[in-house]
Amino acid sequence: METTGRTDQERSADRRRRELLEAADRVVLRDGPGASMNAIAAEAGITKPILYRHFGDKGGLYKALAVRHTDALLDALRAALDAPSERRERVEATLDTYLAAIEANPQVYRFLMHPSEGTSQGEGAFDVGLHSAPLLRRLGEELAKVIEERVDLGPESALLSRVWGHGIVGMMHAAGDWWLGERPCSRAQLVQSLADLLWGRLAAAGDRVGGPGF
Amino acid sequence: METTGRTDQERSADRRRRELLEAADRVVLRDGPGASMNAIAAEAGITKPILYRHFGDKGGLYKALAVRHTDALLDALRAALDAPSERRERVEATLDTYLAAIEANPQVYRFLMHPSEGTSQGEGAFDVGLHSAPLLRRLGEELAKVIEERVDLGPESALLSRVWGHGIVGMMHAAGDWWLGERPCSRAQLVQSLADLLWGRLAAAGDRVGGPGF
DNA sequence: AAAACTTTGTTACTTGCGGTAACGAGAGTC
DNA sequence: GACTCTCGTTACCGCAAGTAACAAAGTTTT
Repeated sequence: METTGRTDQERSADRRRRELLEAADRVVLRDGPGASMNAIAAEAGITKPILYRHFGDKGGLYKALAVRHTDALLDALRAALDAPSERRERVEATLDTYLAAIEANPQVYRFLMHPSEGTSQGEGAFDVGLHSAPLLRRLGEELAKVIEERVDLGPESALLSRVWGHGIVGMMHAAGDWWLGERPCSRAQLVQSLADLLWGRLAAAGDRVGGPGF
Repeated sequence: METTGRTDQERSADRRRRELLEAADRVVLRDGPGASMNAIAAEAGITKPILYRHFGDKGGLYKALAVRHTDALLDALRAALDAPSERRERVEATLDTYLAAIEANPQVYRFLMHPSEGTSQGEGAFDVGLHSAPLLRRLGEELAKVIEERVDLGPESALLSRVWGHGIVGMMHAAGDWWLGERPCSRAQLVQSLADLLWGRLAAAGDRVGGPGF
C-alpha cells in the first residue's frame, strides 16, 4: 500500500517532532525561558538547522511547547470545572487545581507566561495588546464558555460571560503569581480568599471610617 | 560655596538623564518594547556607552522608564481611589481610569507589561515568579493598602486585603487586555460588568440547568 | 545498475544586539 | 604646564537567531 509508505514518513516525522519537543522541554525547564536554540539542539543530540526545519523559528518551537502544556493544564481544569457539585465548590476546585499546578511546576508556568520574544526588527505597527500569554486568553475563553453554559445571566449573557471569564482568569493568575513569589499563606487560604472575593464579600463588608477610635 | 558646585553637576546629570529618558520614551513608543539601545541612543543624539553609564544596562533604563509611567498612572488611580464617594462608585471610577489610560496609550501599556528580559546566562535557580510586570505588583500593593485602610474585613484583614488587591488588579488587567484587543463593547459596559462581578453577581445568578444543589 | 530526488544531518557563515574597553577632547584645579 | 574628571567617541567581544551550502544515506525512476 502506498498509505503505509507515506504514513511511515509522517509517523517518523511526528515521532521526531515529539522527541525534539521533549528535549526542548527538559532544557526550558532547566534553563528557564531564555534557553538557546543551540542548547535545545544539543540536548536533543542534533544541531540547530534541524530544529528550524521542524519549527520554523524559535517562536514556532515555543508555541508548540506552550500548546502542549496549555492543553495539559486545560484538561485538568476542565475536570474541576465540569464537576457536578455546587458552584462555589466548583469554583474553589478550579482555583485550587490551577494553583496546585503552578505550585507544582513553577518553571513551566513561568515559561508559559511570556513566550513572546522576538529579535524582530520592523513590524512597527504590529497589533497591540497581543503580548499577553496565549495561555491566559485560552483559559479566559474556556471559562467564558463554561459560565455561559451553566450560569443564567439573562440578556447580555454572551458579553458578561466573556468579561467574567477573562476577568476571573486574570484574578486567579495575578493572585497566584504574587502568592507564588511571597508565599504569604497556604493554598487553601488563598483559594478561600479569592472565592470570597468572587462571592461579593467586598461589596458586603462595612466601611472602616465609622469604626472604633479616631 | 562648595554646595553650588556639586549641585550644579548633579543637576546637569539629572537633566541629562531626563532628556535621555524622554528620547527613550519616544523610541519605545514608536518601535515597541523591542527597541534597541542603539536606536534609543541615536534618538537622543548620542551613542550607546553613555546610556550604559547612566542606566547600567538595558534593564536599568527600562526600569526607569517603567517607574515614570507607573508613577503617572498611579497618581491618576489614587485620585479615583481616594474619592469620598461610595464604594461602588469608587471602584467604577478606578476601573474606568485604568481602562481609559490603557485605551489612550496602548503602546505605553504594552511596554509596561513585559520589561523583564535578560540575556543572562547562569543564574539558573534565580527566583521564581518575578517575571510578571512590576507595574501589576505595585498596583496590587497599592490597592491592598487602600482596601485595608477603608474596608472593614475583620481579622485576617492584612491577608485578605492583599489577596484582593492583587486579584482585583489582575482581573482589571486581564479583562482590559482582552477588551483592548477585541473591543467587544464600550468602556462603560466593561466597567459595569466587572463591577457587577466584584459585587457578587456571579454568586447570585441562578443555575441554568436544574436547581442549585443537584 | 545508474541517475535523480528526498530525507537527515552537518559545518560554517551572516546579522544584529547587549555590553565593554580603550581612547580623545575640554574644563576646572594645583 | 601637568593632572584629573566628565562627556563623548570608535571599535571591538561574545552570543544568539537564523541561513546557506554541502554531504551522505535511502528511494524512486529510467
